[in-house]
Amino acid sequence: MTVESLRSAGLERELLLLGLVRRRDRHGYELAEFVHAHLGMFFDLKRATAYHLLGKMEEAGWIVSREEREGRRPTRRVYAITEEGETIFQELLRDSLQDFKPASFPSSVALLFLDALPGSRGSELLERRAEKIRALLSELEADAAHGPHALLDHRIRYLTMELEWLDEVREGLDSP
Amino acid sequence: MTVESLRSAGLERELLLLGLVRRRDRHGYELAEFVHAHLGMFFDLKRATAYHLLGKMEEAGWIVSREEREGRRPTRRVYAITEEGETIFQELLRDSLQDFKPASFPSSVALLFLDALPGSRGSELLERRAEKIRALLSELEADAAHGPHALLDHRIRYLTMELEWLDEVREGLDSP
DNA sequence: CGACACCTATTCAAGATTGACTAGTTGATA
DNA sequence: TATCAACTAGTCAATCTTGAATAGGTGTCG
Repeated sequence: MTVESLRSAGLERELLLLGLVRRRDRHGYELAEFVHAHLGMFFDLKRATAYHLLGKMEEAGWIVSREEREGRRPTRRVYAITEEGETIFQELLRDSLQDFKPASFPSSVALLFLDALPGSRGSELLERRAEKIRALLSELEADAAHGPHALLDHRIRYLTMELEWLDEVREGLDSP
Repeated sequence: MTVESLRSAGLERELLLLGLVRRRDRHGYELAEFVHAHLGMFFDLKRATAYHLLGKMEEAGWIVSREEREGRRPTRRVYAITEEGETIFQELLRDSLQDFKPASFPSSVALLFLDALPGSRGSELLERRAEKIRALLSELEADAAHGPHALLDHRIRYLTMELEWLDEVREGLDSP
């Protein structure tokens, strides 16, 4: 993969793994668990996908692996970043920081079909949705008490926005 | 696919296509073009994916197709919703309205690695990101002048939130 | 009317994603 | 010390996604 073709190609998962391997050598399972445990709230990266991505990145020469064994546990494939990987990382990071791709909101598909519901059932259903958002928000606000964190702040703002928007949609439904 | 297994399974694209076919019979190309032209700003559904989904839904019995031909144009596979499809649609719609799955924000991965940049390059790169968001916002605000629209409003709120968040992140970077 | 660009409609193959499976290790407890 | 649950580590097959290819039709401009 060339440096040029990296531009605006959706390589955020690769950036994530590469950046973690860059901090220190890691094996696949460890990486996947780390992302799940510490970043799972923000990013979705399944174990099998992580292995696939690591394989691809090794093939591309961004990282190299060595076999390692601790005690009598199964051998692990431990990855380390290469010089080329470091170059790619810097490239990906710059591109990714200055680029912006809007998120997509599949949950909002349903809003297109509110008119297909009998009576004014919509507002009632959306209230349950709002309740779920409020639950997520209070979890996040508890986490945020443990110190500030840009991603956590982002998520809180996002959920707050969803809630405000929903309120407005429901107002529009209730007073037609 | 059973009605039970529909709950919280990410069937928004199916809901979208099913809902459009429900409004009136449509063929694959037409559906894909409609989504691209009128909803492309909100939902990403590639042509080939639409065909795939329609095939799946037909196999599941939610829709049926007939061959149709207008003039001497290539034959089309025109889909119509079935009774079972109508049931599923109602089910999907209810579930989807009352459920909430937070969106994911791949663009924010890069923020994890701000410390890997030399100097205070970060703020500069993020300013370009902000500029892109502002450009998107002013397009949307022009569209919004043509009358209100819940999805458009959602998107405007979302981008505004991103911008506010970015400002805060950059403040944190500039005064450490 | 011939050539060329663009529109309609779908299929296909390559690649990405993930749930389920395999296979062993460790630790607790009875 | 046998058993069972939970943890570690990775692979695989089924499914999903999509860029590219196919195969025509229509319009227009000289």
